Amino acid sequence: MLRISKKAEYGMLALQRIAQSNETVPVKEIADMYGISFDLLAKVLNQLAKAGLVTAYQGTQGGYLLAKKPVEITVADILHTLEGSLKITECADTHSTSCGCTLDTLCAIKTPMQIIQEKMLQVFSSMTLSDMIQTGAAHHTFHSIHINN
Amino acid sequence: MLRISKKAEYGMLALQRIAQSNETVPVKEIADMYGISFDLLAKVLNQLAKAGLVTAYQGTQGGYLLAKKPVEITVADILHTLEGSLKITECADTHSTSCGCTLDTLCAIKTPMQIIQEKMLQVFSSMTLSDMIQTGAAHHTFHSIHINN
DNA sequence: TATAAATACGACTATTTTAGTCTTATTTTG
DNA sequence: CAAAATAAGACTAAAATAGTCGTATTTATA
Repeated sequence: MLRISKKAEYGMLALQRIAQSNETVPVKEIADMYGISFDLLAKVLNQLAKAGLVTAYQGTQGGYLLAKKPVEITVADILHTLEGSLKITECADTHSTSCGCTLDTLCAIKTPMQIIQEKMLQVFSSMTLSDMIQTGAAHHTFHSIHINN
Repeated sequence: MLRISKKAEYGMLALQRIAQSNETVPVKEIADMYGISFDLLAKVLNQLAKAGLVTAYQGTQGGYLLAKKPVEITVADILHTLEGSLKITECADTHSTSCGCTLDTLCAIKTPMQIIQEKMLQVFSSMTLSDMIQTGAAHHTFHSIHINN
């Protein structure tokens, strides 16, 4: 179905909220704001912290702050930390010579999948948290990417 | 994990094979060629036939033929018929005003997700079966797409 | 220094999606 | 009529995703 996971969705919502605050934002606040599972969101923020997108502060008055500027956080970063892998196919792993399929010399879709893989990564990398924060994002010009060849 | 399903993979492999034949190609041949489940592949080809990408011929000497020119069949077409939906998020459904989330007036990721959705569709639409057939696909220039704004 | 409000972590369960199998029916050529 | 195909749908198995729970740790502050 080629869907983005709830974890990734929640991560994006949370990062937006955190990006717009100067003070630490606790998980509970965001979970309540969206009516989302506290536990799951906590797990998500924890992963984002480990990935260095966000900084965690424990204890009373604790919570999360962005660890980077919104321009420096791309959708690709978020997906990469929360979806695990972004490979659309075993085949698409650029660095492996084999394919995963039984007959890998015959595997006819490796190269095309690699190309698509790469273009998708460009799409994900071209949008930053900063872009996402603009409410009228639809009318905003993102850092433009040119996909060719 | 944002992966393309096996059904879609099998569909692409099968279409490549069929595209390179003048005679009908039976499911069994392709299944054997790749060591793939006959039943699953049969289901896939059946779906592709219903979607009009391929024409089915029953009976002895039956099998499948392409229903369109390879240039007219895009990866987007294939994914669309075999993955069901290509929406990366509930949010990304361009035509619905609501979002699926509880607080949809607050939903902060709808517009960005729609934009990404659209760009991904462009990527999938820019590669055709014909492109995929070129073995040296990596060095081939596809119908170029320009992603901006 | 005790308490309360946070995050950290890992095990566990439930749900949904994907993958694969099996059976029966139908079509068509020879 | 027999054999080689597709058609269709029910069913099972496996894998990924989503969500829950319990316990530990950290830290500000009253």
